[in-house]
Amino acid sequence: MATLKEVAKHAGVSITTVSRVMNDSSKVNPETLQRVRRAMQELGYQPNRVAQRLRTTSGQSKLLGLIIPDIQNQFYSSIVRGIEDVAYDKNYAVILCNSDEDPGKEKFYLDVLQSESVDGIILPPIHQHGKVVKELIKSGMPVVCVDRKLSRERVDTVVINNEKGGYMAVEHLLSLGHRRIAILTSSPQFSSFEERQRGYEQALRDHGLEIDEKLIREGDPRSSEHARQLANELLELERAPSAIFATNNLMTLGLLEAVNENGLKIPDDISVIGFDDMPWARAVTPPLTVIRQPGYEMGRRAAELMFQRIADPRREQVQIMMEPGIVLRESTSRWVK
Amino acid sequence: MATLKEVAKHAGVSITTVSRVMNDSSKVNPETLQRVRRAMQELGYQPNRVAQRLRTTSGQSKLLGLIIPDIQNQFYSSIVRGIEDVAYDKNYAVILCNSDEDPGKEKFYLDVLQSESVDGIILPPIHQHGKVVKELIKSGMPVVCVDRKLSRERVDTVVINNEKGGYMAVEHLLSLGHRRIAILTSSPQFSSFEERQRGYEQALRDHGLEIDEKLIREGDPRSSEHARQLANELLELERAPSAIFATNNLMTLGLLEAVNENGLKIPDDISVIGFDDMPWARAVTPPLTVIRQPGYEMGRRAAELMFQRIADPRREQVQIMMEPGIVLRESTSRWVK
DNA sequence: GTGAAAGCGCTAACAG
DNA sequence: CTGTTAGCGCTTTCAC
Repeated sequence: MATLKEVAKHAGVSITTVSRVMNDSSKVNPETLQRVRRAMQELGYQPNRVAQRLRTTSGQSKLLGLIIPDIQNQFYSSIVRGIEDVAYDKNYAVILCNSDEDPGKEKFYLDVLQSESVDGIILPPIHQHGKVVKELIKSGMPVVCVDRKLSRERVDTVVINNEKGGYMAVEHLLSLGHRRIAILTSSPQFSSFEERQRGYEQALRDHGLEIDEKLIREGDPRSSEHARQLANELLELERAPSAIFATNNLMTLGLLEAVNENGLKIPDDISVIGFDDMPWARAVTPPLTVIRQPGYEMGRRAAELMFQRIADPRREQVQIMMEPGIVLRESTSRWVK
Repeated sequence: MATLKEVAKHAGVSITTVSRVMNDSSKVNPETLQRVRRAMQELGYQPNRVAQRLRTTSGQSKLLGLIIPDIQNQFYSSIVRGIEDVAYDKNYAVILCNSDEDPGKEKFYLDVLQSESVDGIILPPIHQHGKVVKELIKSGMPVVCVDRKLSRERVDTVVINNEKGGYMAVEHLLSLGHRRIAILTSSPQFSSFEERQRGYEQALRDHGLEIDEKLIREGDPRSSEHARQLANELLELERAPSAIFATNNLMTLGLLEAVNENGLKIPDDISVIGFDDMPWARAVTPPLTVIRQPGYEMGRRAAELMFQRIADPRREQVQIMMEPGIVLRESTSRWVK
């Protein structure tokens, strides 16, 4: 690969001039500019991003770090895609890391990303009270939280209104006549699941129903298998639920399997509502009613916030809360006695 | 972040010694080693990967580049995950890029990755005759192809036996009594689809059937929507197929939608077989028969090849061909007259 | 408008 | 075994 030096020699100027051509070409004599540009062309010059990054203080590394629980979860791959598209427009590349909800891995990757001098880090924090991330923010690294909040911290954040999403799901089921509604949720350490469950409980209370702890099951949000087990337990209950609300896409998958296994028909025997409108949601039979969250758009927004922060590190933090939607399909189309 | 210099000062040694402690600690006096290690601890020292990379010739950047068509395709997210897991074990991070099957983007990212001095690049080439990638290999950059081959090029490669996969799918349908079998495939520029289609044709020929061009539809492999249209066309054919083989997961999704829309029941009215055993394949009703490809494992293998090549750049190229499997489920459970 | 020179944090000869 | 020194390729004062 050609270097600045070679280009300079080829164009008969100093490396400083070439560097200027790359950065603020306004300060260069038009003729010189021409000559340098041609030299770059001819040598197929590509600036060395590593050297650029080493030299520059910050905000110039053209690299973003991204730590997500698992890229195999389609919700996160939508977010990643949204981020990447915005990054591409700005000539940025993205380092992708999977934390598996393991704080150790999160810490490891946080260190790596700092050591790579990325311009900023986008992540759904594994723990809403996580100390490591909070310290990172204090250290001055631009951070944007997406999908999950960091409690009591001033940080740019993009989430959806999870509580409302949970509420909408349950309200819809109630309007259909359901009275025993179960929820497959996850640990309250994740702000998103805690909020969805809160919405579930609120909707029940608002309709004068009591919360039945037996109908609330917490599973590993990364495991459809675990959700399948929990769903099976629910279906075997003496007073089994007539509707089940699964709070993320993987749990929905496990739920569908359990329903299949038990030979139950949706929506005749049981109603099902999922979270996340995945591509397969309308290909299954019957098509699935879901709470939609705009993953791709959330990713885009998060990346935009990041670039704003990089451009102006002392600007006020912004919290974006997007609206969930409900997509009605046949899995909740019939009333159950 | 603490630097070498600070650690050196703190430990009362030269920076060289500290550097040695990081690299080949064998050459350092045990006592000095102790002292330096403690200094690192106390200052929370993290080596600056950017500086390391700038200085080092190659094979030390601890960064891998990855260019895939689209992370939102679950097959690719499995591959990515496999690669990332192996990389993590080796203390490597991964830069992820989406090409959208656009050679321009592929080229752009290839330049970025080179400019980032990554130790190697893993990718499914967009075009099996692609010049850019071939030149990259000649330039000495370690490259591993995964999922798709590069024709007539000596390069480490991990693929599955796509032709066999296509053959198995069709043979299974034939054994069920189907005689009009359609295929949803994609452009032959992608080695994988070309091969799957070849398997399809071979199986038909081996059973004395003629290839009917009307039953072969080429779509955009990234668009379930396009596949849905093509499937609709097939279903409206005067002599409609009694079975359809979709050659990747997104096309399968489009196919299922089309079948639903036409009010057809699987497997009574039509048999369906997909490619890729996605998590949702057994959650749909009826569960879907598919040709399985081990995406995660392919990713792992590709990463392993990469690390071998990085360790020994002149070693003989390896081509790994993995075996597809067929997962029989109800979508092809009944015979059709 | 342009160039010389310093230095980002590190590794790798080369001396001692 | 340890330290001195010279850069990797670039940006950024500071002169001219």
